[in-house]
Amino acid sequence: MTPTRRPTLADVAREVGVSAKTVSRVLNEDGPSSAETRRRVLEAVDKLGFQPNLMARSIRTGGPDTTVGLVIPDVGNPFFGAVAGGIEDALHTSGLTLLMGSSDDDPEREQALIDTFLARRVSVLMVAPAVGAEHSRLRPHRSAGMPVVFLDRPGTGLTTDTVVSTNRSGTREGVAHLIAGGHRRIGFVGDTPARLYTRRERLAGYREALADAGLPHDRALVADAHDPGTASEATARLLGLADPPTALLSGNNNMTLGVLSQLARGGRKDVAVVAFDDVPIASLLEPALTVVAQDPAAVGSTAGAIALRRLAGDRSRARTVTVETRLIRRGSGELRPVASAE
Amino acid sequence: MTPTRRPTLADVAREVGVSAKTVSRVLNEDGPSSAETRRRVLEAVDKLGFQPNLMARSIRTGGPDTTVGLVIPDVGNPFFGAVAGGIEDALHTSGLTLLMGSSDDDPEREQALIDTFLARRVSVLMVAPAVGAEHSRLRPHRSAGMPVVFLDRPGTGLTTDTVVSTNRSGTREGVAHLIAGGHRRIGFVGDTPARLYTRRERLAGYREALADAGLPHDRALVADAHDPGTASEATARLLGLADPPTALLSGNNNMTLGVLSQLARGGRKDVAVVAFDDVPIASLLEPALTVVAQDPAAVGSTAGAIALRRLAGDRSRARTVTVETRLIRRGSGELRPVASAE
DNA sequence: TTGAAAGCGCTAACAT
DNA sequence: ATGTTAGCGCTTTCAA
Repeated sequence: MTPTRRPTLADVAREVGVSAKTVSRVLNEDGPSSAETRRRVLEAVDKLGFQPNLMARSIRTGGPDTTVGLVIPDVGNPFFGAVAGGIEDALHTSGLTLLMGSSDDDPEREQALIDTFLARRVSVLMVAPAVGAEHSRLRPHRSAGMPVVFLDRPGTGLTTDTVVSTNRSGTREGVAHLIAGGHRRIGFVGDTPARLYTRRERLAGYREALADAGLPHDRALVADAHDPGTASEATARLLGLADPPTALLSGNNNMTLGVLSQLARGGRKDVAVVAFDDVPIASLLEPALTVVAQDPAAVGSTAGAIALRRLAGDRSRARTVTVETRLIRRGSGELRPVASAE
Repeated sequence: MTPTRRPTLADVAREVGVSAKTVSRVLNEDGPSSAETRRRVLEAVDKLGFQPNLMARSIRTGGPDTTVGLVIPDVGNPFFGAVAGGIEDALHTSGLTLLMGSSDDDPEREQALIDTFLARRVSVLMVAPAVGAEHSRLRPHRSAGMPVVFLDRPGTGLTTDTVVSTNRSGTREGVAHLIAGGHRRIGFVGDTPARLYTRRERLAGYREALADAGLPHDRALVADAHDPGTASEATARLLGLADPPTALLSGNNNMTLGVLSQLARGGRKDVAVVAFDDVPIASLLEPALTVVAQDPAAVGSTAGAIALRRLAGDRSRARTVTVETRLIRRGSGELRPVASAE
């Protein structure tokens, strides 16, 4: 069975015995058309299984596509899933469709995806940048009227609207919470280098909290990891120090997984934990997990709203919007430090 | 500042002083071109920030796009994120780009997304169908050579390649595990109607396991829910029965969240649980959660491989591939039933 | 090695 | 209410 050619406007027109333009009119509810014609056209469309070629239309109208392109580093991460959901909510009434692709945090794949979207003339481009990516190539497109929004992390080489969480102050609050509980040696398990920006900000918040309390900053208490496994190792290392931390701040949900696994393995219910980023069953853990929760849906909907304003003609200068994090006290952050060498 | 028009092939050609065709040749490495010409063309491309309009190209070449369209019910669900990751892995070397959109399990949004993809002439369409969706409209496109693959759930009105988990036998194994532990009254908390197919299959597996063991099927032990909140309520209701279950089978990860919350709230560590679908920190719960794990990455990569074979010309008849689930015993399923009315 | 003309499927602009 | 012509940005075909 040889593949059948897909029907075109002309095919439908021929079937009905009218001109292509008439079919076009019916389908787009453009000019007037008699009820009879409309009926017959729609019938033929149905019969032939005609799907208008939107690419041909776009080319002719010159206007942008009705899609919004989103590039995220990792589809598997629920954080970005929730961000995408927020964007869709914001776009819902506008008739725009969100299309997304995953860069796997690789600058080249990110660039390829961006090119794919640009080549398809998306009406908006949203990017959660991969580490090391460069975005100055987007400048002409932005000038051509395509809104560009960075999410979760700022872009590089392009000044445009950006939506990020309050990484710094959120972490600061989380660490302050631990300090208020009497902890003086607090470990930081952050990711690297995969998410340089968020890590940097969160680490800065950690340091600020220590400084606020007049506590020394001991670099030995700052550990790097890039997935749950290495986060586990890092945790083990921290707890094995001569003067170990009595509390830990984990830098994101993957780190949290590793940190908690290691604590469970060691039966260390005495170590307080505050996690950056909420996890679904945090409240079911024992002790329940205290978190600095981000609001990914709000990040997404904020970005969506900004994009719609830009499309509506807003030409004001680029802004960076921060979405508030929220400390949720569930228990793991309230553990008191156990007797330590005084 | 008025938006600047995006540069076209002709603009580049004018800039260099050659014909459009020459630029096209250089960019597509089509015919021959002198090194000098190539250099100057690439320079101009860079200078003008030219991005070829892929829609115009597609229109002329008539061939399909280099993208694969994926429609999933819920971006926020890590299961589908992992499926998407698996697809990307399979596609990685083929030069195809995965674009996805979320239907929110709404047949209309699903249809709109499918239309969006069809109108853009994706080379492959993959769909995890929303409940109540109908897919016979895809038939002509499949005939026109576009592979269509259903994921996680079969489609309706179209016979085509389908990749699903072993929902039935997996659940059967999970329930058998509980029965082997001595449980005779086992509750089932399933979702409805959002995912009719998977629910039906899993419920069937539950019944089969009961029948295998010669246990009666008590409809009072089967509860419906559609999110964690209602799953909690359903759990409370089951446990409040005169002759309550001593073990529960939760039908998917959202149900699991509700079931476990309710058990935690009631301090019911005596109720055994087996969950369909793994959750990230299952091993950190107390008791650690026994699950029937799906392999979403394998679902995705299998679908990707099938699609590539179809694109390569495989015209064999449509197949349904099942991806094995795996019972992971972590503890919650090994709890022995406590003294019950004998 | 390069160019000119035609045409992909569709719609804007102007008929009729 | 409907049709004709031209042209969007690109590539195919055929010449040069």
